[in-house]
Amino acid sequence: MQQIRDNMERMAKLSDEEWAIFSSKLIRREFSKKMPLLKMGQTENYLSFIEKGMVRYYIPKEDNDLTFAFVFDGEFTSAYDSFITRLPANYTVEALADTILWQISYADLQDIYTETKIGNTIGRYAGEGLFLKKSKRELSLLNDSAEQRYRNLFTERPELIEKIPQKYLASYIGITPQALSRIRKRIY
Amino acid sequence: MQQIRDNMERMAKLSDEEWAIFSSKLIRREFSKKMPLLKMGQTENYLSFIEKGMVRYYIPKEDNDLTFAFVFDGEFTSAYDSFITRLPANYTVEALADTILWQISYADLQDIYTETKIGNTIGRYAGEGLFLKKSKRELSLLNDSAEQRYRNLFTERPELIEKIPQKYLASYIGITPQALSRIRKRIY
DNA sequence: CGCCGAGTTGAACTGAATCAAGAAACGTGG
DNA sequence: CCACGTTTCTTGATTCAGTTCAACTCGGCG
Repeated sequence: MQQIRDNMERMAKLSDEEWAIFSSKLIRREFSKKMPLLKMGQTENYLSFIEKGMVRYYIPKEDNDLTFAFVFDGEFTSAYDSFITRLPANYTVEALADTILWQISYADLQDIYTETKIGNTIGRYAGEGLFLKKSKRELSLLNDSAEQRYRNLFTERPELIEKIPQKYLASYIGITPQALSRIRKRIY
Repeated sequence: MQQIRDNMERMAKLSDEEWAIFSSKLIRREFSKKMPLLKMGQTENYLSFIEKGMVRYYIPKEDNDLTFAFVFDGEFTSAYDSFITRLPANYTVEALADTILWQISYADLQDIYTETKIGNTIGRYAGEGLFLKKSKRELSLLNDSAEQRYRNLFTERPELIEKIPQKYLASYIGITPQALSRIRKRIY
């Protein structure tokens, strides 16, 4: 759990009491490979820290589903839009490998927001961080070619290219698996 | 300024003192049409509320620049990634019409964050709201055709189609002005 | 050993980009 | 308030990146 505290303290320093309040709410859960953390249509009830494993976000489709995000160990995962709005998610989140999470429920987190100032500070940093990620991606999708986006993965998130099946990467980049295969052929 | 308070109170209720603290920091500024609020390469120093007017975000390009966001009166505007990270913005923000802003500086906002709990709460809501917007847009860019994205503007933000030159809308949708012209022709 | 999903390769097709030219709308100065 | 020049919008012809459909290969797992 020290890992979680470290991660949060990259945003804001926590006193021992604040950490005690927060960590007392965390529940450990395990998911084996391919198990859903949240199915489309369900409302997200947890903000979760990934101790081990990795996770994929996707909109299920008849043939090839639309994968739009990956999260690895050492980071928080949640269908955060659903979590915030209390509306059903229109996508599914599943484990890409055996995964261990520490989860805090929506209700418990709200308590922390009302009880402590630091809760809101951390919540603010988290929101800001997510906003930054999505902003970069927006510009990449508007600005870069598919090939450029694939090249960017190499420099920015090489772990993706090693660990994630190509068909999911293709979807993340915004193209078909066939097109990605051809881009790879062209590059090397 | 009541407009600003109302806008913030859609997120969290403010006491009169809290509002007094916040509003005492606000500075009124005017920009005439086509004037930049922030030029690419500058670091954003303000979070601004638009009393009147509208604003466009774009990456300047040789021929056709890449427009990726619009903000209207009654909302906050800022090169928020630059504002948060204190790094230079890689895009320009300019007035699309004569525009009146109420601005709070980075330093003043940090003071409010440290002094008041409500500051962080509002900051958290703001970050969450921005995240939601960008998330929707990400899925739209990956999922929808250009024509579908144009149709969505009609239902979701009809004011854009009335007030914004087509070439900016085209860029926002992710296509060239010529392609948008052909889509419009096809639809009607 | 055989099967099945993932990846590769080919061929035909398509939506959008690009290049180019003309028409319409816009604003600025006289 | 009109006239001119500039920008925006439209339309056409060509090119290109990526899709779709289809067949084949490869590697892992039951």
